[in-house]
Amino acid sequence: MVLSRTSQYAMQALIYIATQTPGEPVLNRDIAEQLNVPAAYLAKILQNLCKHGLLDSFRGRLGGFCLRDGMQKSTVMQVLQLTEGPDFTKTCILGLKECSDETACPMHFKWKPVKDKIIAMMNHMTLEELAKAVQTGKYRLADLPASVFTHR
Amino acid sequence: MVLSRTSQYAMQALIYIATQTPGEPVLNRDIAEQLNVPAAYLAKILQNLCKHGLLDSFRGRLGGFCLRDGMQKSTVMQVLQLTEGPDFTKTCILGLKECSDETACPMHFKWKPVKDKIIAMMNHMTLEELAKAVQTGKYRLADLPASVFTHR
DNA sequence: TCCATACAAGACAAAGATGTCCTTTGGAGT
DNA sequence: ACTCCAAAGGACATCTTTGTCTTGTATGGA
Repeated sequence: MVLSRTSQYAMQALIYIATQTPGEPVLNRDIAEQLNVPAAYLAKILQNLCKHGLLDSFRGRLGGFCLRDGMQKSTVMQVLQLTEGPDFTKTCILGLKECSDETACPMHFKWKPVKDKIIAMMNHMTLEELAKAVQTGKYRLADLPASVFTHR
Repeated sequence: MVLSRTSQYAMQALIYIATQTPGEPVLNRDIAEQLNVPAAYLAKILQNLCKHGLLDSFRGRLGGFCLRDGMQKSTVMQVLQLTEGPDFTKTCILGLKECSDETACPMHFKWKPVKDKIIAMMNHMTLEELAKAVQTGKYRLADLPASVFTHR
């Protein structure tokens, strides 16, 4: 039902980067602070996204991370295949190693159309779209700071 | 996308028990063997299902586990709320603590209808139904034994 | 009463995910 | 060249999940 923290952080970070000026590197430190996420851990995740070609990284002054050219069009599915593994949509809901239309678990045919809806949604949503949604100000990428509640 | 092993084992075991003669206790050992699942671990899971009233357990000779009266009508949702936690359908896909129609993450309104489909499916499927599906012989509850492949 | 049996329960072990720390490497400006 | 700075990368710590083992407790039958 839920994604791993790693996937959640990756999605949040990518959307955040996509909201920033293209071509201007964004600091890991700034992303971590904005998203309220552990910086060192996030760094590993971004590193991995670089290796897979979604991001470019630059060291030293003026360093940071940018979306690689064209990657604003990346879909949620493409991101999650990197963070959750390429077959994350293909696993049986009951955990069977072999579960297909030919040899199925008892939930297979009820689960399949639902799964297809999930896949369709993930294939449809792009980083660009999600970033635009955030830029309208109607949607949040991170939790509200605790100060909102302690404020008096 | 995927359930915890604990949930998978719980579902498999419950469906298996539901395929057996009602009122006749089923041995943990037999369930574990049929499902090819670690027996000691499965025992803890069944114990937990007992505590939550889904199963009855009996010790000693003629002991084992039975579905408690009426629990053949339990839904997948009811089971998973025990094994995954009561709010497992309510968490934000991006991991935000607060994410509702009023204050949403950028995926919220695309994810929600899909999530509702998942919930509807889980609310609709019962152990009884799933057990009947298995009893037709068209569906499998566990992986095929390795011997199928090594056989010559 | 005694024994075999099967679940209950707690301690412990292994593995994976998550998170932290520190050193190294490379790039930009002086 | 030198100095900062930020990512790269490895070691390590912590937590959760999954899995194992051992002992206790209840039950039914000889």
